[in-house]
Amino acid sequence: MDNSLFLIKLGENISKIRKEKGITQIELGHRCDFDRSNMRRIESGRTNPTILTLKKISEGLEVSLEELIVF
Amino acid sequence: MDNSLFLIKLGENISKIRKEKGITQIELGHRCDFDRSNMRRIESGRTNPTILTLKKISEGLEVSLEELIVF
DNA sequence: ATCTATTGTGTCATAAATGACAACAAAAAT
DNA sequence: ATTTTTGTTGTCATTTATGACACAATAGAT
Repeated sequence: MDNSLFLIKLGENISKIRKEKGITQIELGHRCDFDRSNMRRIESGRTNPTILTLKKISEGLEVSLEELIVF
Repeated sequence: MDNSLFLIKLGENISKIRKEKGITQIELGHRCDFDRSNMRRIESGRTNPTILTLKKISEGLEVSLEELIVF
């Protein structure tokens, strides 16, 4: 898969899981202890997050890291 | 799991898979199209790689992304 | 329509990942 | 022992992720 497409799919997946859990971007940002703008960049696929950032998000969403990146 | 421990485990896992496949750091660096020094930093857990970097490594090692990060 | 919460977009500064390269150590081959 | 390959460590420049903001657009509630 193309890299930029991958990042977009990743963001969509995070957004999808977040909505399923009924959490706002703001709330998730708080849980992950980082800025909402960063949350936005990731969900829109405009950034290439580090593995620790994704780990934080998986913890904030209470899902496994695999679930976040396998789609 | 603690973050720095996570990065160390991740690096160890990459190193382990690489050796199982009989590939050198140099060869893997070539396959992933990035510098050997970066390969080293990742395998020794001294850096927090981006998801695209890990994706490249998984492709270079011919394993899934999950296999790389689940340990 | 108004108000409020949430999302979307952009900018700037800072921290950190990566690229590129050099030098040395360790190990393996001969 | 010598040569060659691989691993290890470090430095510097560049690119990029992230933090910290501000403000507009949208959606939902009332």
